[in-house]
Amino acid sequence: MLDIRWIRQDAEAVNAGLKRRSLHLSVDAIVALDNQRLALLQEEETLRSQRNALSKEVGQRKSKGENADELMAQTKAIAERIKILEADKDALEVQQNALLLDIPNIPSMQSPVGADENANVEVRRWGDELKNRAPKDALAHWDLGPAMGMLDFERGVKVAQSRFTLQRGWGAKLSRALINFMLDTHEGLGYEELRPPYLVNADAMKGTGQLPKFEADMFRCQDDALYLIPTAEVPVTNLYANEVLLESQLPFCFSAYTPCFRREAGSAGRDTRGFIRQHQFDKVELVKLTTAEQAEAEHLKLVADAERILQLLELPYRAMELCTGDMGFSAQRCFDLEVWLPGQQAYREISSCSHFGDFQARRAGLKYRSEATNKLEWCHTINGSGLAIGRTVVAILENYQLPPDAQGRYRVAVPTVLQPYLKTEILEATEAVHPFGVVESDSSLTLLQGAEKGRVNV
RNA sequence: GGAGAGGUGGCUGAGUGGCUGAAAGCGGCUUCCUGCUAAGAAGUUAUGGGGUGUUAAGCCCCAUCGGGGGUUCGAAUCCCCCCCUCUCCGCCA
Repeated sequence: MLDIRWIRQDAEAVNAGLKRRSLHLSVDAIVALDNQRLALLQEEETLRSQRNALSKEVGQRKSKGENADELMAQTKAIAERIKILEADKDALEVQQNALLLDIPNIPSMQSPVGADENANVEVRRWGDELKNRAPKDALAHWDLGPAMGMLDFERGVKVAQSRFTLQRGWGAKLSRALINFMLDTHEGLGYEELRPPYLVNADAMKGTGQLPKFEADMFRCQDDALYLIPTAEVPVTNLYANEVLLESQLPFCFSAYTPCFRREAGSAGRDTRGFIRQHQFDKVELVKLTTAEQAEAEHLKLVADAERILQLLELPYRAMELCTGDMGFSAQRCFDLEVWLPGQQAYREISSCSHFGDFQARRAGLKYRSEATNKLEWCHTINGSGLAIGRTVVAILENYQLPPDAQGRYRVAVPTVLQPYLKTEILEATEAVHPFGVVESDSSLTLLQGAEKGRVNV
């Protein structure tokens, strides 16, 4: 949320900032509402002041045994006027707040100006020499994953709906290994590991900027006022909402693995194949709470920490600085990391690292006490994926695939850093313990029996 | 889910209708004193908003005692709803 006083004092600058996002948005209506609101506020406060003085006198007279009926009648009349003014003012506030919450953050002056992703700027590229590691006829992960018994698209859809995928065998273990590897690595880089709730309330969603504007992108519980988190950013950034931190404690650096749930409203038809755009996916998120002074350096460090994962996994990638028009709603500066996918001969986003300035902090009530002035200041918030697990699985399948063995079975090499986690150097296509490919409908009985046998009372 | 007890300032904790934006203690800050790894004295110390100042200090006003509504001339205090915490019971991995 932008500072209403800044908007009031320099609406032109705010409008210019919004224009850099290529948005047809202006805060003029907010300023107009604010003027009306302030006029009512002042009138109301004057009346309140009168009422307070009068009712105090009533008390004094009564304690002396004097009559105060006339004063009481006066005060009552004032109270009634206050009530009316207050209702008008509240209505204006509701309107103004609704508008204000829908205004995105103003991009940093450092961000390249542009309308869409075509104006993003490549700032770094790593691992070009590794781009040809995969065979020339490398399979895309949506073919390789099912062929190796790792990704089962049909059965994910069956038990949920489209864009839900079942991971099994090595496919499940690879994700688990990646989660552990990333969390371990980030711990070494100074992040405290968290396990936050996966459901959050509307306040938290508002704090990080998902609500009210992006309600349609969220999964919501029907009988409880709770939402499934679209990213660990939401619970983790809101952890200290409405608390006051000490400057000496900052920055706070957290890492958190969570599943993420997104309705992907408006993305119909995009990335419908494969494991790239799912309603549910795993992600290790990095979140920092910092002072204004620390923020830029901590942001760049966080980007480097996310890159470190790609480097350790030896996955070729490039770092893009997002232009003003391509940045998320709450961000003021953002870098995306894009991993190379040989199966598609393209770079695909695998991490997005944003600095939000005090935009989220204002919404969430994140403050710290400044050591220099002893006053309360807004925190700055920073976060980024470190990394998206599902897309890392995709990148490993596509980059590390090996030529089929003598029997024509597919194989995928294991990145060196993951070998201790997976306890193998090569992932081989496996016959699933339970039938994986086409199963005749009759044999569904077999499946059930298998499940029964393995059942344990926990 | 049922029953009971609670939610007050950075913390502990008083406060059942006006003199309480809030006692007291702790902590923090400032000054003074003491020649010592500490103690003492005095003062000061909530947040947000509005107004007035050079978008300084200061001053004035309004709001805030979990959240929202109500009663009243006047509410931390009375009433209603909700949220949260604790204890016991129930249920449950």
